[in-house]
Amino acid sequence: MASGRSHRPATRSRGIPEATVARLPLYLRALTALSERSVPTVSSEELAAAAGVNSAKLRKDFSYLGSYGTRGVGYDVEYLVYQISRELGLTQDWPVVIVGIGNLGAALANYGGFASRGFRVAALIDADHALTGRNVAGLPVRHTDELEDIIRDNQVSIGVIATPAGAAQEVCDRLVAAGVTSILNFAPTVLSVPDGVDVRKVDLSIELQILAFHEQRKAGEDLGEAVAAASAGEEKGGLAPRAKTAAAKAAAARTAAAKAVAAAAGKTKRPGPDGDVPAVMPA
Amino acid sequence: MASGRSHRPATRSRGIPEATVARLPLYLRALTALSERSVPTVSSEELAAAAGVNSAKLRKDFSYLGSYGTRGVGYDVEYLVYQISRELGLTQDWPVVIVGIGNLGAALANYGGFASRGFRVAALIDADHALTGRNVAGLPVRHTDELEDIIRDNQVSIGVIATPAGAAQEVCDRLVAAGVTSILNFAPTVLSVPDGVDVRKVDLSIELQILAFHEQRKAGEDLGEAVAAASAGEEKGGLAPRAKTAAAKAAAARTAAAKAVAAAAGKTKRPGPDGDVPAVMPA
DNA sequence: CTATGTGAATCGCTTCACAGCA
DNA sequence: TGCTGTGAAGCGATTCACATAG
Repeated sequence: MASGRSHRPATRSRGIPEATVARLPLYLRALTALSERSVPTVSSEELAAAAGVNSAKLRKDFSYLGSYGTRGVGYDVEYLVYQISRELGLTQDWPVVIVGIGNLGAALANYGGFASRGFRVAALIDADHALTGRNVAGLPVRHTDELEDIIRDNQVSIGVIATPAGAAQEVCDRLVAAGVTSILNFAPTVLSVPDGVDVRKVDLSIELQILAFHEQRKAGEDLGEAVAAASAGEEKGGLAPRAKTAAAKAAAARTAAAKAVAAAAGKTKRPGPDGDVPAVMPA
Repeated sequence: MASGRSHRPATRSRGIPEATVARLPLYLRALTALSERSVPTVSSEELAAAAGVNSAKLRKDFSYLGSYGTRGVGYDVEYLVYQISRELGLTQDWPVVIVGIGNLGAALANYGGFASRGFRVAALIDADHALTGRNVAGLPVRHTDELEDIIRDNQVSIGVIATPAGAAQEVCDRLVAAGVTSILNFAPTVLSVPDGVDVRKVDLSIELQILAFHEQRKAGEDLGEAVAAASAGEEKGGLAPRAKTAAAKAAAARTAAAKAVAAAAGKTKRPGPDGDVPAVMPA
């Protein structure tokens, strides 16, 4: 039943809001960069800019961790790096396994960002005997048969699934059964896991689809929208063929460029099944 | 200034909530699976389960698109597939470029999920002359010098950045200057883009860090928390060395297993700089 | 006088519960 | 009767604005 990113829906211990937790790594990265440049302190304003958020949010976020700043001055970079690292659990060493050593799995194995933040790739696992024994990113690929032993021997609690969609749930079940309680899922499937197991999902095609939605908004409305409007009014059952006109629309729209977009957004209507709905949000 | 996922903060045309947009691809995937099994209709309950959300949310989401269901019956699978596809802009063909053909870029180029949903990889681009000319996923890798020409010739409006962090902003600037208005960024950096350009970010190490946070919660509190509590009480400046004890904690905690987690969460306190903070949020 | 830390206002999303339609 | 569609309540996150501390 528990799946997706539902984090202990009822009993949130006392905690840091989930939205804040999701931003801590961002702050940490910005702080690490400052630290490397030997910058001693930052203001919330500067750090917020570096992390890509606004300063009020950043201050509120930090307030959940404690009062780590100095009024009139700012935050001590080194101190904050340590506090955030500790809060995120990065002062510890987390062994992870990557299951599914295809293109993506290999990319993950080679990804430097893991090792640099307390994550250690304990093993690479694949079901393909042609792969097992080979070296990827300096580690031997081991066979799925060994999965349970690997988890136990290395006391792995975090697993990364980079298998095809079809294999993901079974791999997930085995990981969980062997003791893994956090899963990062790259396979395009909804995983179901027991309570107490966290799943985070990274889905490349979903991200692109979200972009396409916004892109369509930018490009479409004032140009080729007759097409969409017409098909929207259709009776059920009449499925329109794929349009193939995006490039033309996009090109035309692109000429208008960035600034025009904001202006256009205001006078724009969405074609809906109900015909024309006036904009609800006044500018 | 505009960066991260801030989508037209003020002027939201009339629209579908962002949270809903982010779920549409999920529904679409579930529906596509049903369609392939020739299932004619689904109830909100069934579809919600397949997509990993609850049915109220799903119905509310669909209500933003229009009234596509039939009371007492459910939703017509084919019809809904089409409507969602159209809403997301997937009835069009979106040429994308991938910049940075390292491990990750290659993985993306090979990723089937792109092609299957209206996205066409128009070109692979890399700065490394050793790579250019080579074939990856059936496409020749082209040099960064050609970037602007490629964007224009193929009328590309969506770009994927899979370069090292250091190169990302410059690539981004060039993409935007050449006409790209949506960017999917895999590089661990905050990109700044002009208004009207959408950026979505996928950060592997951030996802892992979020998992680590929750993992630490599960494992830590009742076991080795003395360590964290002690160091939290320290004066500024005393940076504790990396702990390396995660595995031991995790192992011990894991024995207690999933069910214990929920129970433990209730009686747990966060160690803070101010010592002990009582739970602010009453259960 | 500057920049943090935080109550209070606001916003948007989720959930509830039921009216309305097939 | 069964399931959708949706006002209204609830809840968490963001933003505002200022008291507070250095």
